Amino acid sequence: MARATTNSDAFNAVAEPRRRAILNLLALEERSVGEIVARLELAQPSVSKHLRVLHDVGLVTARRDGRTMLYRTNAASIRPLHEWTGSFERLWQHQLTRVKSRAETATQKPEEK
Amino acid sequence: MARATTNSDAFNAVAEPRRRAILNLLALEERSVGEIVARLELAQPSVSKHLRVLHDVGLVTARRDGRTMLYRTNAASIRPLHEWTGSFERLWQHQLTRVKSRAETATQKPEEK
DNA sequence: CGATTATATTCCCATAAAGGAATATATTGG
DNA sequence: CCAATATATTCCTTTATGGGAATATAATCG
Repeated sequence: MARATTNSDAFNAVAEPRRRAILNLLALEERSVGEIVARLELAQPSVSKHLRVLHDVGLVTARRDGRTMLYRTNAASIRPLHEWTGSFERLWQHQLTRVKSRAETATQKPEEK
Repeated sequence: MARATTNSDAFNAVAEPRRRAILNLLALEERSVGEIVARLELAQPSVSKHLRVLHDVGLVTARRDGRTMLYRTNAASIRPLHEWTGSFERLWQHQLTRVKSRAETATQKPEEK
């Protein structure tokens, strides 16, 4: 079996750095495809393809205005990712404090190798 | 160019659902490869390969104990993902309240179609 | 309607994935 | 050192990229 498709879910879709760049760019305001192309310096077909993936998994919304298409990040669909990563938050805090206290102990007694 | 490699960064590594399952399992305690195989009902070579990817990007730590290898989630390396997704948090809150108030308005004036 | 602008899709290519099976490597006990 | 246990790696196959170039589709203007 090959890898899961990029439009199978949000985790796969955001694995691609340019798609994250697009989401960042479209977070605060709607943008046309042309604007994205100009800002991110990507080829137009490339941007359209990435937008397709993002749209398929619901990470962006699309709206037509005349001949331009306006895209915008659908932040709500990023929430599950935030929640999953957040489930590890307590742990990294514990792990960091443990490292920290170990470091402090080492500072207090540097001779204890 | 093809897709980025799964061991190029954490975003790519966690795109695979079984790797997320492994991270969940190893979050609270160290586990041997055999335990992971048993718990997740995956083939042993498959687990070893996934662990390799996770280890390459720093998402798990490894430690040998006799003939078994003990792996553990390195929560700190998940933090960047949490921070990136968190940068959209304000937005989805705004978007949700906007949807909510729109729904309330609709409830107040259902005749205004 | 025809030309133009804005996007989307298709085709081709090189690369990387993930599973399964088989095999290699490492470590321990005797 | 040899057998057994625990993991890791390799080989093979199928599938899905993502970029570039070319082309198709959609919508506006005159």
